[in-house]
Amino acid sequence: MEKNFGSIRDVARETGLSTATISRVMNGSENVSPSTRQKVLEACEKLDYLPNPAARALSTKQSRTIAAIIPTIEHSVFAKYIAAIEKSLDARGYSLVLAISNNKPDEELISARKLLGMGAQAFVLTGAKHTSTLLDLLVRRDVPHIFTSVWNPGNIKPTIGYDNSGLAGKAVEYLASKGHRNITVLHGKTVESDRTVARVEGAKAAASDDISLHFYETDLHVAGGKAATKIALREHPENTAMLCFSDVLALGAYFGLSEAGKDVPKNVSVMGFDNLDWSTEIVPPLTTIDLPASEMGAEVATQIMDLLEKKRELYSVELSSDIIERGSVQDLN
Amino acid sequence: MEKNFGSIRDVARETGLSTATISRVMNGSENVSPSTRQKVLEACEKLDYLPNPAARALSTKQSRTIAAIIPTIEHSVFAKYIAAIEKSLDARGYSLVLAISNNKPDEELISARKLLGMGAQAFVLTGAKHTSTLLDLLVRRDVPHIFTSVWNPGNIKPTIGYDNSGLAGKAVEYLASKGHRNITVLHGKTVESDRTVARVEGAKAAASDDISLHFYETDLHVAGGKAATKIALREHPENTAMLCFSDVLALGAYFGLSEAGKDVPKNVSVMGFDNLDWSTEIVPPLTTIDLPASEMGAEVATQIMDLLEKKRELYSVELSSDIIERGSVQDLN
DNA sequence: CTGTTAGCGCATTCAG
DNA sequence: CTGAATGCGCTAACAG
Repeated sequence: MEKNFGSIRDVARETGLSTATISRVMNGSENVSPSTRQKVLEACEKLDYLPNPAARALSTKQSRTIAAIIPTIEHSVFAKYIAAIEKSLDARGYSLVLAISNNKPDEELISARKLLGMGAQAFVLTGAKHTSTLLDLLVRRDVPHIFTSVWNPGNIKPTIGYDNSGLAGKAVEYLASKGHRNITVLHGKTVESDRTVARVEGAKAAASDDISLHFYETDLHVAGGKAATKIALREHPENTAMLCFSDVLALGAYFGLSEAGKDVPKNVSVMGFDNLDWSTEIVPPLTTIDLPASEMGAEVATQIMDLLEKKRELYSVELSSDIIERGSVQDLN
Repeated sequence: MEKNFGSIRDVARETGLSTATISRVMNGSENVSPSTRQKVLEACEKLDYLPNPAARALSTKQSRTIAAIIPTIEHSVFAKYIAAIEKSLDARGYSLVLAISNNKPDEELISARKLLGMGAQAFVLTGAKHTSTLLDLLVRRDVPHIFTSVWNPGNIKPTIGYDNSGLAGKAVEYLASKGHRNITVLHGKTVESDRTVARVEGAKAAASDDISLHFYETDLHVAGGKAATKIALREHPENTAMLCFSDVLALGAYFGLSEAGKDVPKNVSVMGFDNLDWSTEIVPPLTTIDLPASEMGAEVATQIMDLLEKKRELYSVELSSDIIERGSVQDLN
């Protein structure tokens, strides 16, 4: 009903060619003579023609759109990761549509429906734990989906990410190697994140008899980290280190410690998880775990496009992460 | 060519009705008897039917998709703002597609083309300064667009946002009222942002004869703020306050000051811009300017949808912001 | 290498 | 209140 912008037919008319030929050059088909291609391109330019994506999608049954649902946009880990996905998709002519779940299964489901309604051909989900309603929906509609931010070989469906449990274990071992025996562990809500659950379990598994861990669950925000720090300080003044399963929590810990007059790392050591950009700037610089956000995004995007185009099956990939030693952990030895 | 998921025809067949009726039900038309509506809804449920967005868009020439281009996703001001836009759009059945420009005009243009290629019906642009190529493109294709994060009554096209210049001026006046006469001003690249330019100008305009401002341009990151702080400290040790045109820069300033052994606010006062979530947690809590990110998002979304549906013209709106007094500015009086 | 012909799935006249 | 018919803009065989 609205104004009509140049359709493929206008270009056809302008060039005296058929719509099929226009379509061919628009899609980079080989079977077009250089001269006609040239002519078509010029006409497109002149008419300011842009193919109608809806018509194209309708005809090909390919929206070239893939969906990602992340818990939050506020942490730059996700920002980096999403940027990487988008970049890879873009390079091959796909688009990313994003939704935020706020860690709520029902919001995730609603977003998924919406994304499906936008024509998403595949889904990138964060974590491996999702409602069966969502998973069933995707299966029923035959929409490929992959789990990220986790690498879990035991999972039935492919996971692309890192070994949260193992990394948390490594972190505990690292602190232990520095002589810390009493450690406060700050983490987000376990009900909200299977990655948090894995980290907590990994930490527990790594704790030997002579080291005691004290877990504090809080909101995954700076405020949460700060509040939990104060409680931990009161309840376990003997703890010499704080392991934070997110840099954001670590930032809150720094603030809480500062307010309590504790020096990092002299009085209390702090270790993070994520390697956010400010972690190298904070005083003292934060020892943390560098998560391979960009690599993860690239891998995910590539696998999905290969699946869509070449029917190559999705498969699990473990990305490696490392502890970045900086100045926030004191060596007690 | 791919598998076919339930089309409107399947529902029609299942219910023994015509596709027109199914369509009516799906679009909430009044002219359907309750019983048929019920029957159709059940069939949709049973067949797991979801209207094909491409077909719908092709037929109506309405993608119900609107685009927003923001400079970065890494600052939660934008996250809040985008969340608000999305929420409002969602409530009326529209979708948001997002692109990041990284403050680069050419990336913005590329994104815009892509978004157009995805069928975006309207654009939300950040700031009022954009390449004429982009603006021409939008005008030529008759795509409505609005500028945000700025309120500039002198602008030819509508702007929805706050008075960057005025707010910066207020900030300077505020610091002056607290007795600060020598002030370091930290800001991002002026070439990248007209909002930064406006803030710088506003600050200059507000500076009376007896107060001197020293401007430092840096990267809009924590690291940039920290680095600039160190330079400023060296070049203007007499300055008693730092006005940061972004909380992120203020965070860097805290770190830089801390490393230099300066206490906030005892030795140096710090004032921010944005009111990010951690600004209340940091020690001392940051005095900053609360930008109306959510209100802005809601306003933008509403105006655009009203334009699309009711042809109501876009118009400029100034959103008010306030200085939030916390503990990072010392009263020298 | 290029044109012809059919739909893709839906919304929308216009009848009834 | 409901159905039949038409076309949105494009791609994909199929001819030639």
